[in-house]
Amino acid sequence: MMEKRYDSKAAEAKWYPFWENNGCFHDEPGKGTPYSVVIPPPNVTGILHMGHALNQTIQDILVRWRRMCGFNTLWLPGTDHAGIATQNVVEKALKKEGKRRQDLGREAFVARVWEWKKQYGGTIVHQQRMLGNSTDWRRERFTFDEGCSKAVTKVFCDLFNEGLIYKGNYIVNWCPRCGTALANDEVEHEANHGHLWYIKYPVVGSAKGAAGEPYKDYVMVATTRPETLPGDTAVAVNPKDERYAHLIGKTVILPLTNREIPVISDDYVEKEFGTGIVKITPAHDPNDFLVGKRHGLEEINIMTDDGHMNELAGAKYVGMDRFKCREALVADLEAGGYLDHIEDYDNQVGHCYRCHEVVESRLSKQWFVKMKPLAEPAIEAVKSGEVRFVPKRWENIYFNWMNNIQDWCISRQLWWGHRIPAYYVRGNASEEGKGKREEVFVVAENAEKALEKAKAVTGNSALTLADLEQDPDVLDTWFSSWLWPFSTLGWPEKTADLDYYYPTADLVTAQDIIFFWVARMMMAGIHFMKKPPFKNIVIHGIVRDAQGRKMSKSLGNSLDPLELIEAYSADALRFSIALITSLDCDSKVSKEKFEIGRNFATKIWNAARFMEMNREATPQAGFGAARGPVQLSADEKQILWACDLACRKMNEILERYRIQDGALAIYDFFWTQICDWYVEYAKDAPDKATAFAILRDVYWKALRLLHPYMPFVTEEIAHQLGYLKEGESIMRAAYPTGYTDEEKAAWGLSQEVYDFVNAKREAITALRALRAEYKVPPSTFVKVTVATDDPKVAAEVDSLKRAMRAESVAFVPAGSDLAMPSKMTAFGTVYLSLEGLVDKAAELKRIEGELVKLAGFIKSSEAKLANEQFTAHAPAAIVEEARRKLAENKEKVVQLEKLKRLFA
RNA sequence: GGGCUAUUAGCUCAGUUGGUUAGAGCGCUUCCUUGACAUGGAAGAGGUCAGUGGUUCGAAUCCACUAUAGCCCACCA
Repeated sequence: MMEKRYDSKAAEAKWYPFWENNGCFHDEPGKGTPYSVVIPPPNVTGILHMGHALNQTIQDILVRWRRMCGFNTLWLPGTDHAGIATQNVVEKALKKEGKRRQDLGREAFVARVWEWKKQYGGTIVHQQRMLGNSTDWRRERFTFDEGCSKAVTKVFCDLFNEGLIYKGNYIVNWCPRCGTALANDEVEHEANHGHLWYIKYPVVGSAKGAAGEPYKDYVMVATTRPETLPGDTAVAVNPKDERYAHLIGKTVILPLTNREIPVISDDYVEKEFGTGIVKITPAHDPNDFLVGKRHGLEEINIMTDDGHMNELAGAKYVGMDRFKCREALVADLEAGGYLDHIEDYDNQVGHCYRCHEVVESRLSKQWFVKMKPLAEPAIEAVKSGEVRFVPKRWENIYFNWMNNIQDWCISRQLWWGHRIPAYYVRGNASEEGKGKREEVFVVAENAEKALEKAKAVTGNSALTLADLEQDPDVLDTWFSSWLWPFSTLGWPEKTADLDYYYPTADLVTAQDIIFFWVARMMMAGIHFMKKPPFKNIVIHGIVRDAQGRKMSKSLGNSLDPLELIEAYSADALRFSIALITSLDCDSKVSKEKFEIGRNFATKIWNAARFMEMNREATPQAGFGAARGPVQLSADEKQILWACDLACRKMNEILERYRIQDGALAIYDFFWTQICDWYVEYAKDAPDKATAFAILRDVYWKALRLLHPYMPFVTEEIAHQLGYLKEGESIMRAAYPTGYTDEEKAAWGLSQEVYDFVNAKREAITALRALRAEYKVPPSTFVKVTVATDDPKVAAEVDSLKRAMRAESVAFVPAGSDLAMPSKMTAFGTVYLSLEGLVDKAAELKRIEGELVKLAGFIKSSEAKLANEQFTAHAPAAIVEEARRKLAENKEKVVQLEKLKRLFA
């Protein structure tokens, strides 16, 4: 006996372990057509948020659907080691013990992070199970596990050997406190109320001026960062700026240093900003760095790793903190007469997302991947249509980024991550010049191989492992993620999984990591596997709150998927998310939205209970099994036709990734078609056995159609109603494709019958509306008349009677003229006998309103039909429809006029 | 500054290649605890489809411009 209420918690607790333990998520390579998807691996430090819920619900729907369609399916789960985030978490924990990572030393610290991972790293993986994800946990991977690490090392070595990885000077975001380079997304920009300092740079050869103004001729620059002045190696103007054309090529004196620097011209300079002259400091500003590269300028690094001035800043400032130096330097400029004036100025300043220190742009030695050669085939793969973006418009964004791609800085000054497989030969790494290192290094997959290479390179066969020192840096976390679609399948080994499941089919992700992740996976996949890693890139929106703001911890507007599951069930969460998901735009969610999913689960549960109560009247063999010709009523034919439509529609919709349309379609079929109409019909069907056999069959199809959206409740009901035997799962039941032509013919299904029944429902609705309009109490039986010449309509007398609580249903010829309230329908005009129940004044008012409305329509409709252009150009069916509507409404007017006289 | 997207009912959104009197859910109003379901049922109100112009016999749909909002990229030294 089914419980009165659906117990979602019990079902979830029961079915997830059942699926997992019985291998329902697991296929072996071999038979059938593969359908594989890799999950975007969440950070191992992460906890499940709405973004995951959305992303994974979409994937699970696609995967479950394909699996039921008979594909050999793999949805591969895993987590990302998330270098900086994870290291940060553990450092915080250490801090509570009053320790820093340096106190432990590298090895002990990394061991400590692994320890943390072991203990807490399973959190999100556990939470993903709560969602109902049908990921193959037997193939779960971690970007820092042994296999993925091997792949990372091999990729680094291969790219290095191909000349695509190099070590070079580059300007990076640098946190002086953390002592590491930061990726662009690790820098948080904040509004800053600062100043613009206007500084005069004397032109060489100009005459001395009056007292307090040492030179007559000078150029004036404006800067927000005067302390970087000692690093200037040029000043620049815009080449189109006539004011300064005469200066280009001249030389100016850098104040306080007496160094001479050139005046150059570059498009980068904005004429309107400041004075239109900018100082160029290649070692301390990313734009200046690029300008410096274009003009071959010297790069002078005037700061130390921890944000203090070094000897190149000038003897006076050595060792000074960068902000202290700013004050000192400005004071000196003023004293020397170089400072013209200061303005207030608001700009954005970058801060370290971890410690909030002001980020420094800094020249440093980092490892880079040359991206251009990798990008070209990846562009081509999308251009040729081999890989498709869904929706298509994301292609432009992809192309735009790929065409302007910059080299990728892959080194990070962290301890947690894949260590760079470069080995320096000690003794050859000598200090030379100021802060510059001349290095001899080799790149190899392990220390032993590195030693052999080092011997060859140096010609010193006496070298030992002790003479080698591995690069202390680790790789950017994305350097392992970009291999995810093949490293997780066993690459570089030649495994059966890799052979069978690569390339994957769909990649589902949000727009925010198209560049970081998707584009790079494309490049890596094509380069190392010779095939793009997926065929379709499905991009969905971001989950926002009811006000359209991004969900974030600091705003406190996040919804917790786990709380929603607790309150509404996993199925409700999934269904509601699917229902509000549009691939084209972001989704706004609020708690109330999840009631839709919960209510839907309740609805189908109650429909199941209804069926169970009628189990005895229902042939358990099922309707579909009895294939012979049968005599079916119109309503029975209608639901079978509707079911066939729903099956076809769902498959088409999912083929096109229209997750939301699918949710709407199955919702409507289940609720409106089955529950609102067919179940009501079945209660009083003339042939109950047939009616219930059909209900049983249609319901089973509907359950399976719904399963990818609501896996738990569908599984539970499938067992409760005996559609499945113990040990079976709806997950492996066939996804319905509709009825065969033979079946449809045998049962006499057709569009005509379907339309006929829908017309009947329209008539019933019209009569209910009349009842409501005239405030006929529900308990009152009424007299109904239908004007029609269709004998099929007359045959429906019984079902009409029941549906509208009619005392009698009479039929009169079409066009009959009755003095009763009526509505026209495709079924015929329906009349309701009121027998003195009416408030005449109110009714008159209503009729007047109705007539005005109709007159408007008739006028425009007649004009349209009188237009020869319309009748000539529009499709015949459209014109015909317009004529029919016009006639219908004219008839309506006649009826209303009559009623008006009656009530007057 | 460059690009993208949106603007349809009070709210959240559908609306397939232009073609019925523009739809759904929530909310609201009225009625209904009749044996699956009040997490429900029936009915109803509510929209000049952001604005202007254009193309067309016909525009929510195509084009241009404008307004508003949001996102991305580049960012002013």
